[in-house]
Amino acid sequence: MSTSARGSHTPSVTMRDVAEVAGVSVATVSHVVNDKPGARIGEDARRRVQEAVASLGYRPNALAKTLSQGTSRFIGLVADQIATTPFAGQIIHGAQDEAWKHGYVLLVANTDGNDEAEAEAIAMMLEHQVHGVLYSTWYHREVVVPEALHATDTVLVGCFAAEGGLPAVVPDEEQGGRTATEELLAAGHRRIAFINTTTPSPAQTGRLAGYRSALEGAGVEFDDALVFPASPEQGGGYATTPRIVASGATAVFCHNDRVAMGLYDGLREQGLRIPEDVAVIGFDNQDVIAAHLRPPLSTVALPHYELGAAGVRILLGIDADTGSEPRLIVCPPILRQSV
Amino acid sequence: MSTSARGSHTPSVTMRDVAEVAGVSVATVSHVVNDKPGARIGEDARRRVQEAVASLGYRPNALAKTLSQGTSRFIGLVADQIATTPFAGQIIHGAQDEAWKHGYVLLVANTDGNDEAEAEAIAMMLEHQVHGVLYSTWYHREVVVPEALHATDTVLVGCFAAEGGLPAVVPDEEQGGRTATEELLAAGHRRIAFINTTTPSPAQTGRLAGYRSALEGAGVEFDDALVFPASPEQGGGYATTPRIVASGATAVFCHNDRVAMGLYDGLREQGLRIPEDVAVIGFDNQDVIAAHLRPPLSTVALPHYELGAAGVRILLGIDADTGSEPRLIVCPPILRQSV
DNA sequence: CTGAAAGCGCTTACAG
DNA sequence: CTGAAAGCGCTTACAG
Repeated sequence: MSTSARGSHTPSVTMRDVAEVAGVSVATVSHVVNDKPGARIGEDARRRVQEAVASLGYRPNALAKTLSQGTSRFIGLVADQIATTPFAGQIIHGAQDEAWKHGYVLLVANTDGNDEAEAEAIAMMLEHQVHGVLYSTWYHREVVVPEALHATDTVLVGCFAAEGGLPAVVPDEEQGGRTATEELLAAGHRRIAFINTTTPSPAQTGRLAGYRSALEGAGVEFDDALVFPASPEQGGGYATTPRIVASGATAVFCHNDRVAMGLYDGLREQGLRIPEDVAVIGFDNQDVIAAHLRPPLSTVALPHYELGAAGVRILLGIDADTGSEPRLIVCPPILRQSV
Repeated sequence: MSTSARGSHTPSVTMRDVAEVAGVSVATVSHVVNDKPGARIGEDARRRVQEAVASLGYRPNALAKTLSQGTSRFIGLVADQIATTPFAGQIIHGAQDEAWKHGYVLLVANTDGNDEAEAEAIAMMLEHQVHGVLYSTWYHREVVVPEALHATDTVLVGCFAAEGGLPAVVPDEEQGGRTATEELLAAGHRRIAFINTTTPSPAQTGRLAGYRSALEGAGVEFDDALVFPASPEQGGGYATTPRIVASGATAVFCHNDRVAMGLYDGLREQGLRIPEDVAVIGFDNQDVIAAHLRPPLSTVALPHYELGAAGVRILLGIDADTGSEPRLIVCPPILRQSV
């Protein structure tokens, strides 16, 4: 009984076919297939329809349904970089799961930061009658929202608009910085260095603010000499090591996991052990790095999955949009063995 | 002039609206909008339509078009893990770019390896009349293809089916292993160790075969004592270091970058320098690791982007499907500084 | 409880 | 060169 011709070439069975086999009208088929609450359908007719559906292998055409209902089940996700970072995958994943949960489907487009590709992507989404779009960036920053997006509901994920006006959801950098520092404090450290990025960004200011606030909360005086600017790379962490060691810090909060990776190398060269001689905590939770360093790195996670999920919740009106301020998503600590 | 009400709530302008404004029929509008080759449209009518389109901001409804044409522009991508690995993002990226190039749009679904989610995902794709689906796994392995997939064209990406029958595209593990080994050979090494995974897989057998074939090609006798089984993790590489050193190997080919990462740690502890004392090459090109190790790791890349792109090319019939054997995608060497 | 009919926005022969 | 009309697969008042 195997009709093994490839599906797209097989004429598909329609509601009309089901109606004929079941001996009812298409309206009736529609009602039972969609289990419409208002509709009273006789037990008998209902059963015949169900049998016909099963025997014919009927599958509703979602596109036709959308057309006649005037309301689509698509959510668009336009991302500047699906590729370059492991993170973007998590955003997609979170958005997809949440969309799915509510009967929506994700349409994804990558723009590579190219304006033309972006315009095309948005046009394509609008032509597909998306319910709305998630505009996402892979690192937390300010963006200028493309004009075309004003033609549909849009929420910003991992970024925020200069002019405001659009709902946005971003990681809570300050809370993250505070959490990281508090972990160090809780382990008994008082002289805590902070290797901060030299790149101006919400991460730069937010994490620093969190660091200061945690210190203050613990009654430890902030010492400007303990914050070290460095490029947010392995090399930055490595290069900063001598000064860290000279500072007498017993613990260091690194702007991100790559910096921590460099610090590991530097510390090891000095014969210093982690965490016995100096404790270190990172930020980002870049899995491949953090989990595989020796010892495994304690860090604070960027909540990419949650960002994607929260984005669709706001888009669908499930979560209230937070007005002109972006909604902040907490960055949870991931404790391993470096503190 | 800003109609700033959100788009989805704004009744959209249809072809009929354009027709009215331009003073022509919808058929004419359709012809000019789609630039139909067969249709002779007067210069004047064409201009009026174009003006109306512009002034009304008309945007074709892709769903309606699909319905009436009976042919959709969707390609489904069902992945077992969008999230867990940085790699999956690249597959999506490659598939999306290639699909786009041919006027197709990507519908993505993540199954987390859950059969129920998978069935739902496939059903959803079929209901959306996808042209076909890409079924992808994040590491190279054999899969059993879900029954539902037989209802549409499908190509396997990064995996292959036991029963065969479905077109597949996978990384060329053997060529990759050969390439890695050849890099070491070219640097003058003769005593080359291979830390292979203990996990049975195409990667395990393929990379080993490539290693042997490169050795043979260089007239170096294969020495069983130089292949070390290890768990494909940082820990595996680290634990193997003493035996590597004892073997007198001057170069080592690691099953993957994480293993190389562990080997780095082990070598460093022994006071050995890379590549001066021992050269190392990895596999996978896990960017966060490979590019940030000290020294940066030479490796062989898994061609995820290409896998995704090749998958859609086969699906669309642009590339011929390779029959019962999977199409092999080359794994290119990425040279950094560890050889 | 069930069906006939109009409509969703487009395309496509077919006339003229 | 251009338009009237049927049709794509479904939904939804409205009758009965």
